Amino acid sequence: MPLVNHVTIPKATVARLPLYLQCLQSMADAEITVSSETLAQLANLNPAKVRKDLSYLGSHGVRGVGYDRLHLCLQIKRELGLVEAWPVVIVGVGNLGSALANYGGFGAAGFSIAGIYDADPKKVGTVVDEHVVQSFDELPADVRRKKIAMAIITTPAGAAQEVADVLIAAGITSILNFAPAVLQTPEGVECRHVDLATELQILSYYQARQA
Amino acid sequence: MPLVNHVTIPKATVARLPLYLQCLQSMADAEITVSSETLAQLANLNPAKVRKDLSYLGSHGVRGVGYDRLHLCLQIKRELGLVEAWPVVIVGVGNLGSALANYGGFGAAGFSIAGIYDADPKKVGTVVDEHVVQSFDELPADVRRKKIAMAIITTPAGAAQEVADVLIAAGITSILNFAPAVLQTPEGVECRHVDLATELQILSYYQARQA
DNA sequence: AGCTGTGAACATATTCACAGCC
DNA sequence: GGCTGTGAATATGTTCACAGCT
Repeated sequence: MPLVNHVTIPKATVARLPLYLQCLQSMADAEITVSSETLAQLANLNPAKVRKDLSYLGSHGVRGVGYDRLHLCLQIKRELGLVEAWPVVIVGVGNLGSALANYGGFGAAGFSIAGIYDADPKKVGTVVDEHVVQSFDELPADVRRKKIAMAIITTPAGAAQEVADVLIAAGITSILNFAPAVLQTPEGVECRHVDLATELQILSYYQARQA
Repeated sequence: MPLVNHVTIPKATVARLPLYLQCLQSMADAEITVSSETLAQLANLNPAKVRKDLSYLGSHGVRGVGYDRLHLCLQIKRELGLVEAWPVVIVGVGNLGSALANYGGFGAAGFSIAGIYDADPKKVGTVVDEHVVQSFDELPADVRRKKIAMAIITTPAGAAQEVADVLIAAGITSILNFAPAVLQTPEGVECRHVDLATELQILSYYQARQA
């Protein structure tokens, strides 16, 4: 077993590791081992893809048996960098921001809410999921002091770029953007975009073609 | 101009068409034409990819000039099947379901909320975004009567598969799943999954590697 | 016998580079 | 001159098929 894994994992595989983790965690505690066949069924993939993906983590399966479920969970978490909870800030306390803050799964997924911010003075001071909403002006100092690297943007589209610029200047290097706007970010800042309209429109394409 | 476009558009391109649409719509009304270079900058892509993607829609650009912005919007909408608003049902009135229902962009994106459903009697009858929450028991009849094809699932993970089975039995063929569970769906049902934990975990991978 | 790990074959997606047209 | 449209080249991702280990 190598001390450090120097294999670069393909993007497509990285994007599936959380899926494997979710499937493994949803299995009954009694299941000690799991085969690529079983995992593939749970994840709606084929077994060869599962094996190839897992092979990038190193050789953790046993031929003739399968993978040790809990050990595999740990390997995936380690590979994803989920060793200790990442503190995350949420910016924008609208419907969506509140909903995400109230989502109870942050801890289990490997994250903790470090702060919730809004620019609207009427929202500052209100409580969302046990967190007192802070003024957006406070954010840069907090991010620097607590060495926070990740942020979730749930502001209206018009404010998203401006918010991102402030976040990046404060040292944030990973952004999950729920605002319906494309963010311009410099090299070294990873940004993912989740958009309801986009998802529905992709479904619409395939829907229109089968109807 | 061909009456019908018989080119099959690659999945990767389909997934970017909504992005182009968003960028084109975010441009100033005064912009009559747009070059692949400009559109690429707005979408964070390179011009060659933009041109190849748009070429699958047919030849709508003018050499030396660019694309007519509004005409291109229409072409993309037509290709995505966004000719008249698709009625969509939302199942699950938790924080996220309410947040999505209150998202004002359904109409502009090409969709309309046809109904909001929950299995909890305490929620049935309450009003969310001007829609009275219906009992989940009513859903199959409504879906059939109104010929609804698309659904959004925002239930807890434990209920998602059961809800999906009912939706599919009622005739739904496109599902956008926000519940943290992998859905098993038959051939002919298109399903997309949006998951907060997954997105954060993917970011975590790259974050851990640059820190 | 059963299941992993992986090279090789295949499929899809991206980028280049330039001909073609306005 | 400038920008599109696209074949060819490259890169990435998926699947097959089987050797190799338990």
